[in-house]
Amino acid sequence: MAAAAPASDETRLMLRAAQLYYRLNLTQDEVGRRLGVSRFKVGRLLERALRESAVRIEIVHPAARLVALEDALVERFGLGGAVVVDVPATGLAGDDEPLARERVAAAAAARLAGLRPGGAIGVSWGRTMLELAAHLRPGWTSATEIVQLNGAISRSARPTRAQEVVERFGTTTGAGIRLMAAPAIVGSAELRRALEDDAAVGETLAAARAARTAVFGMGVLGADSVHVASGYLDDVDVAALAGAGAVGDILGRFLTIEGRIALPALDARTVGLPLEDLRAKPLTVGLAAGAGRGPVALAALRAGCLRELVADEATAAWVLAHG
Amino acid sequence: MAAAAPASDETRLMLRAAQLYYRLNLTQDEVGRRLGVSRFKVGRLLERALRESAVRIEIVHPAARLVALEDALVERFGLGGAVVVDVPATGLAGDDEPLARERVAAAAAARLAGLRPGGAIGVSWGRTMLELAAHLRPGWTSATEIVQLNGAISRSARPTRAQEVVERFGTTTGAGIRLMAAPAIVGSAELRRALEDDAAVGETLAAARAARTAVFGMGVLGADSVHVASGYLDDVDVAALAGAGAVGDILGRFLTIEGRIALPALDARTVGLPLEDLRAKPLTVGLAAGAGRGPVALAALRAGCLRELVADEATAAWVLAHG
DNA sequence: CAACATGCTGCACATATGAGCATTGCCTCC
DNA sequence: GGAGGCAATGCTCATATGTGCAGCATGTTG
Repeated sequence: MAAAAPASDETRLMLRAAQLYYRLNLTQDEVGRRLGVSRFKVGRLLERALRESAVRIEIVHPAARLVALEDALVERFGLGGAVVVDVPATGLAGDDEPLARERVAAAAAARLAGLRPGGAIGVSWGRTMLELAAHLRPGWTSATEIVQLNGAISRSARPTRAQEVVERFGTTTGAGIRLMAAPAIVGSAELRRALEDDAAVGETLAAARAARTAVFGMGVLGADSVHVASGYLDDVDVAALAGAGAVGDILGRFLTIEGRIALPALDARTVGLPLEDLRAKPLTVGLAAGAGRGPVALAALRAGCLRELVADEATAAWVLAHG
Repeated sequence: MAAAAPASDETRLMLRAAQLYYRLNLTQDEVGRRLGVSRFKVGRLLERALRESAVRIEIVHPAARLVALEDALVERFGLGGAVVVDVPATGLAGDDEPLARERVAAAAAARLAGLRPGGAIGVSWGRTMLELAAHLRPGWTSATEIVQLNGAISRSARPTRAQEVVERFGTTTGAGIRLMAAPAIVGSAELRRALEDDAAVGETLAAARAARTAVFGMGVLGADSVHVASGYLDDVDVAALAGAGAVGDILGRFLTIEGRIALPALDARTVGLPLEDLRAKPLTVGLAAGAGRGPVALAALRAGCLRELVADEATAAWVLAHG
């Protein structure tokens, strides 16, 4: 009797059908005619080919992995949307961060233009937000007011340029602006309360609470943190935060990787929109750019503070790997 | 201004659509709903993805390359069908030929059973044909008569076993048999004519001419040729054939790679069905197994003597590369 | 500024495909 | 030899997809 064929007739028929259907783009009916079988059989052969992975369909576009990360983020964390950008390596060690910020900021500007949030928009400050502000195109949306979400008056030699962020948002939309005339973090909870009772700060805070949209960056806890550089945090605070498991901040509020306030005592000294108010907003857009932002992005996601995330590929991959 | 995005929004949309459609198997309508575009646009995005090769569909089954070779042979040479088998390497140098013969013979037996030729079937002889005969299953078709197509009486110590081939064809189909009682090649054209005028040979030849189906193997010109081993050809003949560019034979008739009779004088001494009668048959099945069969297979194809080809992968690839 | 070219969109309609089901033929186990 | 699965086939009908075309927006040129 005949030796067992390496590939049965049925399998060959399947492969031939796959060739005709997928390569030559014949209809199942035409394939059937040419192979002398019914179109139903062709359909079943193709189904089998797919099931047995004799035919592989893959998406090979270089940007596909980014899109896959976006989808995974949206799926995993129930987001409204996510944008993941790739950052061409500069080749210079450790110098990819400015480029990542630039890419993420540009993508965020485009995303915001697509979302076209109306009414009042709350914004934070920081390097990434400054870059975002620089990428906004005039008329990108028709917001009525831009509100600073957290305290920003620098007390160090190095200014935060927080005001520039708000101004640029305002000039590109034709909206009025509202600054938060207070430091990001003050010496005591009592002082914070006193500031918030002051009309200038209090009214901005109320407006921040009322804004339906918030846009903010994420900071890492470390030597190059803007809060350290701006003099809001001293070595004792940083050590305490590190001890409490803080990984970074949003709106000046430091979170553990679980998404909880790391040091409630410090949080009580922080001027600006509280996390629960941020969580309540229908649209919150967070930007995470640069190595090391993974943990704080994950914290913000777990805290429920993000509806939209714009991040570089490394950050997105880290979040998905660890979240 | 925003830096040129690495992938435009439209491209991302395309990739997202491709992901949803090809990976998650959503319908175009569902993809459209989820992406906020019409199903028509989804269709066009997918079309573009295919056109720009952002999505690659490949047939990865190990036997797919064989099927591709078959299709290419059919296409290139206008065949009715082709079967290409793969031959697992034995690991023993130079010893793959018996295995190749076995595989090709088994495949040819299956193919013949699929074709179910009726009426009279003409057959040649040789090692591959003997193997084929051994693989025929009883009742594989309902032929009425099996006719030997060319002379086969051995004049050397080593028998050709040509009769076994015809007998096995006969017993598996219940058909009567008709042998050609003559040597394959005789000393002169006159003797050949005289033999053909003899009733025994002449009637078989007439039957061979009348048969609608012919099945034959292909021989290579060389030291291990059956014609040399069987004593039909001497060194002078072999040298003359080589000088005339002969690459091998079908039905004892030697061809150049262009598919023409290599030595008309020798052909006139060859007893059996002439090539033009073979060419005229509606169904001709040729078997080519083993290294070095490429040239003669190509010659037979160019001679117009093949409607169906059964070959091993190496032979098929050689033919396609050189034809 | 009009007039035209161009490309993108969504529609109606024709075609292609998939799902469920009845039928067939085949094999097994009495 | 016959009854009962069991897988494979082809059918009908609902759904999904492709095609040609008209409408609309945008940009371009005289």
